[in-house]
Amino acid sequence: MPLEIPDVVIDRLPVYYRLLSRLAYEGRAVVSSQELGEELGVTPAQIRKDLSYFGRFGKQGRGYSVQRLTEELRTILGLDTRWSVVVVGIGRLGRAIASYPGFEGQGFDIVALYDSDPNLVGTDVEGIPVRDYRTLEHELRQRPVDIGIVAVPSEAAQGVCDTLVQGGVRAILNYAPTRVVLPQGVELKHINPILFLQSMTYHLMRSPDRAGRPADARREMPA
Amino acid sequence: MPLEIPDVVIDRLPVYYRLLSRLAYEGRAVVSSQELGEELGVTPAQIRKDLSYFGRFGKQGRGYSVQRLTEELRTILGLDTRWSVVVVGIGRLGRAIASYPGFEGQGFDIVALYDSDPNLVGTDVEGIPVRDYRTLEHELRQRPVDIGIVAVPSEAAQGVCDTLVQGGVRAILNYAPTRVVLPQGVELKHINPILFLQSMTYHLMRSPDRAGRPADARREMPA
DNA sequence: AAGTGTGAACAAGTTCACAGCC
DNA sequence: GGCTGTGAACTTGTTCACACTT
Repeated sequence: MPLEIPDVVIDRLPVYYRLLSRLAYEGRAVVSSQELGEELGVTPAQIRKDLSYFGRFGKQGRGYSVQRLTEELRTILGLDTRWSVVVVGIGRLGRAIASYPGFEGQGFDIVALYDSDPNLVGTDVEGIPVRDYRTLEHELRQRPVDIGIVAVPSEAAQGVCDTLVQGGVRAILNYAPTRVVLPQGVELKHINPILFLQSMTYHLMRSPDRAGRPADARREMPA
Repeated sequence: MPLEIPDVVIDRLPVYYRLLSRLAYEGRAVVSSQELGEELGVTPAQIRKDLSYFGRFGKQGRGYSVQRLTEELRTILGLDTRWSVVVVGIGRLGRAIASYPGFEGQGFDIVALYDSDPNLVGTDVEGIPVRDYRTLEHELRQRPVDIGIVAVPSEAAQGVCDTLVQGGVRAILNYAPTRVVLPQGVELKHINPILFLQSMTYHLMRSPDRAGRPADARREMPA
């Protein structure tokens, strides 16, 4: 387990894990890096190199045990533990997040929702009560939480994140369309669809046939 | 305008653009790469190099005209045009997307929503009617659309994307938690919070103090 | 004096290619 | 024979450092 594992490698592991889980579910016993690579559109060498940071999980001449590799990845990523999550900001987006069933299934327990709107406080989303944002800091001290999901307006995002960190949260997923600055060592990811759209329009501007036409010209599938 | 501009550069431009827009709004006339870098947590050299792919927008000894650079980026990214968008899948997430006011303000016009649930078809979200998914392909031929946002269950995602591409859509933002394969030349981005959470738990597993504690140890701010 | 634009140096990340094992 | 694991070669991306401009 070498000194420094590149962050890009870590970011790929969940993708491998998702595919492996599916293969396990489908009952596949063994799979080669070749096949994983084809399925994922990356080179087999990359998959082997990535996995080799963590151990030697394959068997020469055979490939990887799907079962075994799935479990290894689960351990590496910490998905054999359950993680507690709070969602702050229960507008339409926050509500969509809070009611997304995918979190529970992957080990993320949404333990509380917070909003500062008195009309929302006291209601619930899929059985999870919405609590008063002003009590967040206090309640984090009572019951430590691992991860915060932030879905508040831009202006409020930095303050909310500060409060979460103050309360011991060490990973934040920020849906607010603004950059937030946090202390070293707190994990932070941003989700902002506008930025994605804007980089896609760059390419649209430059691709052939500016104005989208029925286009029966279906080209070659990529790897 | 050299031969090949790295994709990572393109992906950073919207971030620069967002900051520049704010500075312009605040009435700033001039800004240096130094200051932009500090605000964004990247090196000034990177900003200068990135911009230099597209032209020479700065003035030595002064910096960049905020006004000018904002306009240049708007042109480069194609944000001086309006782009038409359809959202497919009007569950809770799709509804949150459809009602997000940020799109209109950035030049993205949501022109139609689609769902296959007969109970939803005929209703509307913020004044935009929900149409029958079965008519999508036909209606794309009548009225070409630039961008598709997909918020359907995993099983349906590939089919929906194929239909969009068939109908001439050349950029897709996929919220379904599954990989989708498209013809060369169609822009595709995935948004999947689970993958982000899973790479964050990797780091949480390894950071000091596993169990989140009040943590008054606020460390140094990063760049 | 200050700050850009950019080749050159450097760092990071990816792919190759093959020895070694099943 | 087939496929992993991995140094070495290569490619891509970042930062340095300075000539040049205002």
